[in-house]
Amino acid sequence: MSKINIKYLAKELNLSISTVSRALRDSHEISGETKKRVFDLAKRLNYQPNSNASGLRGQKTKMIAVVIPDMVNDFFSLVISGIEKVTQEKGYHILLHFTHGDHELEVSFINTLASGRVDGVLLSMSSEDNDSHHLAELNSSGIPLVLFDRVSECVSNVKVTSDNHESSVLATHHLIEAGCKKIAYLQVHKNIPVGKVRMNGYLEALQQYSAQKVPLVLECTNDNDETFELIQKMLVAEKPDGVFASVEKLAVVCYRVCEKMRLKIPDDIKIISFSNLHTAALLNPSLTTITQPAFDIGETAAKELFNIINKKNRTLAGDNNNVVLQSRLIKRRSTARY
Amino acid sequence: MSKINIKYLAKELNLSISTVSRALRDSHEISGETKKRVFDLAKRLNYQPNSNASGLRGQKTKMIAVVIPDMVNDFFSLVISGIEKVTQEKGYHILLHFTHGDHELEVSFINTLASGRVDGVLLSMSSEDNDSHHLAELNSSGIPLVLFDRVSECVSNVKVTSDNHESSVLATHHLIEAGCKKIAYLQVHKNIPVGKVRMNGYLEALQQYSAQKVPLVLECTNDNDETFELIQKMLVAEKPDGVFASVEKLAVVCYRVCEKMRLKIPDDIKIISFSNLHTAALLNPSLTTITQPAFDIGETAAKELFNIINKKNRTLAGDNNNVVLQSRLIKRRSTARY
DNA sequence: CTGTTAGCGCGTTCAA
DNA sequence: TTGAACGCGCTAACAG
Repeated sequence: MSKINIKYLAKELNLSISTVSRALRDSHEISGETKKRVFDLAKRLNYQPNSNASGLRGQKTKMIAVVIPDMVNDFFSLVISGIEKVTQEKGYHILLHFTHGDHELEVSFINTLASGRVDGVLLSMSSEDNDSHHLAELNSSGIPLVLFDRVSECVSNVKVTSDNHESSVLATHHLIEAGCKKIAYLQVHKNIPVGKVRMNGYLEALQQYSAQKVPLVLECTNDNDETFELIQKMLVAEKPDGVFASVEKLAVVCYRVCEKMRLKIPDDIKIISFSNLHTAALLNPSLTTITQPAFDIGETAAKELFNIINKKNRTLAGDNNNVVLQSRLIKRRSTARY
Repeated sequence: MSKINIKYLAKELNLSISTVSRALRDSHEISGETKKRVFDLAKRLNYQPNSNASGLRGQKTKMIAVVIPDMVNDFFSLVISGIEKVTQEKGYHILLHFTHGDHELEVSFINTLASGRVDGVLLSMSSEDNDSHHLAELNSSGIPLVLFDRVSECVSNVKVTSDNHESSVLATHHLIEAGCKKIAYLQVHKNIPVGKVRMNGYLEALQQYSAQKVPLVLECTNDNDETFELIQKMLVAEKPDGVFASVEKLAVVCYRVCEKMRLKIPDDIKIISFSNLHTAALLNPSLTTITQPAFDIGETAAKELFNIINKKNRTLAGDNNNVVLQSRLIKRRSTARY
């Protein structure tokens, strides 16, 4: 730890501590001459203010906490990139924490934050059906909180999400428009809440736009080999001409199954899938994807948070405090692009 | 910011501030009776110690900084996951910062850290050929530093890397063993240092194991469409039977070119590529990949850092302070796995 | 324009 | 076993 602090600078310059402090903050009540002497020495000695001290004094840490489940797919990487763009501009730093989907860990970390370690919190909840008592406590401590992606309706904070229901309707509709008569839905492991929302979109679109009377929902598992078998059996038995994968992992497995069964995409069967920007680029270009605006979600959530921190009026969130961003439908890419 | 501090607890319990402080730290000079009263109230009021205050007092922040270029591919996501595993265990937090490949940003942020904002720093440098004056200064401030992935030889800190040279030899050798007589190397944009190291491995393997006299190196660009054209021209003109892509992006483009040219993989042409665990799973299974141990790099680097922070003997780094982890060669995956 | 003083919350002397 | 007092480095109120 560097020993170069204001006291040291003051002694070197034969000035008082407060004069140096004011000079460094470019106060108008310090002469240009003195300011210059202080700045020069500070620069020469590479003086850096102690953030713990100024944080303690001024109740500002220039840090926000980002609490997410994990980074096993690139959704959250993109979100963080979006957040970082904003924090960079504001001169803030990111305190990163993973909950690994563990509600207890989330509670414990959120509680820690209530002590003023950060100026604000961005949270994607570990699970959506659990209690939000800890969030109420964070709120009562006065630290701004914005939720994103995995949110809870039990709490009145600003929430930034993408419209999974609408996107699913869109995706299903796209397959119907492309001529699919029998569309299967690949459901991710059932206790992931977003899976239900997306399935409802699929069901609604079928009712509204398709002649297909019975929905065809396949419950997949976390085991890829098992899922491979399940999908293969389903394709053989049901012979759908369209598949809607609720997460990209399932689309990839489905793609491999088609490969094995010598099914041509998109001639024999059409596949559409939720995906993220980076990984979507790696999928076979014949797969149409619904891409969540992950970067935008991060950027928007961070901006909303800073609006609250700086006590500006909230610009994007309406009365219900919800900002809903639209997903993007990316149709077949050209051969050259990927 | 929560108003529940030691002073408040002391008043509530009719104890002095220092008694409460000692009780909370489980000091042996406090009676069990008093401790229990303090603990109970602290728990009931959800007391959380102020990290700025204890940081200022004790020169310990329970935070480490992670400084990386960005998260545009999932290499660094995996690294961070590895780091987080260790910080979680140690009860530490991660302060995340992106340099976006900008050396000035790196210098400025490293300087900031010298003031004691964190207990240690993990750094992957923005560029490897630049000066490392700022690192010397960080070292002299006494804050532990461990470099990983993109390191500088100019500095004597512990470094954790994977062996790109050896991996490239391995990858090239794999193609040769598989019967390739003419192997092309797809070089990433030239001023990315790792590209040179990998190319040297390719060149060395050719000399050592192959009858191929002239290396076939294609300089690619950052523009995907342009690269697509370049690869196509090369494949038409040179007709290689093997391709070694220095980064996975190039492998994907090459794969698309082969698709367009109706070249069968691996019958007509074999492709091997550097890749990362997550994205490798999405690539066509007929691509063999060399996978960097990203998670391990993060985990190892973090462990080394904590060894220094806790002043233990360093276990992994030898005399030259280098820890080199091996990449993994992942051959053709079964159809079912991905 | 500059200096003196107080206090942010905590942990650790020293004193009782 | 407990309490009073000091200082970590910084900023702001008050004085001159």
